[in-house]
Amino acid sequence: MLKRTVNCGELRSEHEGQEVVLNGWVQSYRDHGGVVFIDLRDRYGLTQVVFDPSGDAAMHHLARALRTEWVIGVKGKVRHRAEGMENPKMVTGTIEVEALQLEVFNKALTPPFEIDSTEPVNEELRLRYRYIDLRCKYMQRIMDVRNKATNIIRQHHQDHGFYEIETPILGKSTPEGARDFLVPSRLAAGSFYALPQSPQLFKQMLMVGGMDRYLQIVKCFRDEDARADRQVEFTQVDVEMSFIEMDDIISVTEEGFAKVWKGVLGVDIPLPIPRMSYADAIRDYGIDRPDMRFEMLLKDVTDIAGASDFKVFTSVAKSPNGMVKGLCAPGAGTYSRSDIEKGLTDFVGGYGAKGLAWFKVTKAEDSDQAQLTSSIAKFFSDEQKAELIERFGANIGDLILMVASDADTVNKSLAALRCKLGSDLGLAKQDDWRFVWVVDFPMVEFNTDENRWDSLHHPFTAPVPEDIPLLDSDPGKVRSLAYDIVLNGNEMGGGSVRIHQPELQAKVFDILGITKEMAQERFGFFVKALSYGAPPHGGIAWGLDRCVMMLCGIDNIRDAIAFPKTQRGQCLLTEAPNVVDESQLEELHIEIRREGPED
RNA sequence: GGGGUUGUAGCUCAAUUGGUUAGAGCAUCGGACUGUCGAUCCGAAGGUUGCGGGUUCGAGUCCCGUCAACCUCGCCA
Repeated sequence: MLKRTVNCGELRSEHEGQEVVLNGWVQSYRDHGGVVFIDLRDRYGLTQVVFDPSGDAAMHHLARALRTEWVIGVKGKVRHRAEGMENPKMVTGTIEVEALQLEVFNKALTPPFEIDSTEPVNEELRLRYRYIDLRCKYMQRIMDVRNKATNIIRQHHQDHGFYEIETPILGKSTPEGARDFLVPSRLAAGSFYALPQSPQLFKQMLMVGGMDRYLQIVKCFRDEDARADRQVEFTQVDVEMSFIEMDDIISVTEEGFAKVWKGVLGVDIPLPIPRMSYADAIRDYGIDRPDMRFEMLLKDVTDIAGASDFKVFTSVAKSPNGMVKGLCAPGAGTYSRSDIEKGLTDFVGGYGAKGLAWFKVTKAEDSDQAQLTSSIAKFFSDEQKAELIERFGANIGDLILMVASDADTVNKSLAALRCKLGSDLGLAKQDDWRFVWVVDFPMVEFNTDENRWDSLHHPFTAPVPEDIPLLDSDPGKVRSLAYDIVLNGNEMGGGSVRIHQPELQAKVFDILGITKEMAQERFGFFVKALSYGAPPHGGIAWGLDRCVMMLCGIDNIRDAIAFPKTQRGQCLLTEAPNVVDESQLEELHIEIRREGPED
């Protein structure tokens, strides 16, 4: 085999005269009848190889037969390109390799799509031929970023004394949280393993086991519907530390993020990363993952709206959980009525908002004062309108948008609207990195459907110590020692200080409606572990795939993963999941029930 | 489970109100060409319009169903 001595991206003028061997794929060939040019590609770059007709006749004949994506080895001599022949678009464009020997390692079928095509290629096709897609610069860059990021993360945690420890993939199913992927057991008929939604309990037990500091870059599985930023199978940077308080985890983590941003993008992230309470985030942004790149804060105007003559507002303001809130979109006063109705009202409608009230902030005819123009302006007194302008800090040319509904719908729809406007109005810049920690989460929230309290984070999250007395009287008021790290409106990770005393853990289970029997059956092993000397501990998990998305400026999680699944959890490359042999099912004690038309 | 977008040549797209033989660029194949680098020039081949029904004299186009991919609500402790 003509084994490479250099890669396709490294030759420069200073290598002139050297005899080298290159290996790679034929990116393109240009046959001039006499001289033949080949651009040879590998992960490192492109190098032009020249086959001169004055050379070996058999080799020249073979060179003319080369086609794109054939895999070859070439021995040749590096030479400086003649004046005017350099290609400034190529890193190796000042040189070329004059071929002396050619070996075809493998021919290739015509690829189903062009490598590095200038036109976007259908994603379904890319996934079906992922091994070809991965040859493209686009994917190679993402894999490079992903590799760099994981290396930095590993090194960072090594430097802080973390052990990298693996936890089981075949685990125990717990009905809380997301739907589990189940794996049938052959040896225990009728029993199933579950794939981990995260290694949560194992990492806590590693702390009980005295491992002190744990890191794992690990696959997690959640059988829920995918999204642009969500895969059923994803990678978490999983971290746990002993004998720490919240600030210790936060500081190790933010230092890690800063190192990644510095190492991959060369960007300095100022530390410490600012913190915001959950309550403030909901109040100002309507969501627990605020995009801090622009202002356009939400303002509660229930009081003003309730005092108006606009029935929609007054009835909502009077209802128990009713809220009228809005935002002021700078410069959006140019939006037409149909821009608003088709572009914005329909948009918030998707989040349950029944309507979207709007005011254009215009210049009064008789003065330089701002005034409000709207079909509903007549329901507001001049004082009320002035109050609205003041509350929103509105300027002439702005557009005020308001939603009236229950608090949850108002916040959800306005949060989404705010992000949409931030992007539509060009306020959210891609290379602006605004990290924020969201802290002081409520420990539990009331689930009206099930009529019980649910964990906001998970049942092992410790309450804020001074809120512990409220556990019995007013669980909804109890804050937890949980924290999410948010970047530009994306949740990049989250964690908490854990409960390390079995009594407190039992109490929290009780509040969550998990009976002693249920707790014993599901988490007995874990509560037992807490009873054998569990250190104070806590941790965090980062979403590595999202981290890569942000670093690469892509908005699709599939591109951040070498072999991703579709929205329906299919692998288009291998065609998993697939029907298996009857004999395999038999060994697993499984019988497939054919679903009837009613199912 | 709900809402939406898309599906036409290998790829990216076009095709007027339902109307002749479904076109173009790129790729492919053949030929020409000794300096190109998105090579160029000449020529050729390439179609179950996702699939199945229906309406119609006539369907890529309209209707019904279905499949897939994507976006999204719910869901994701």
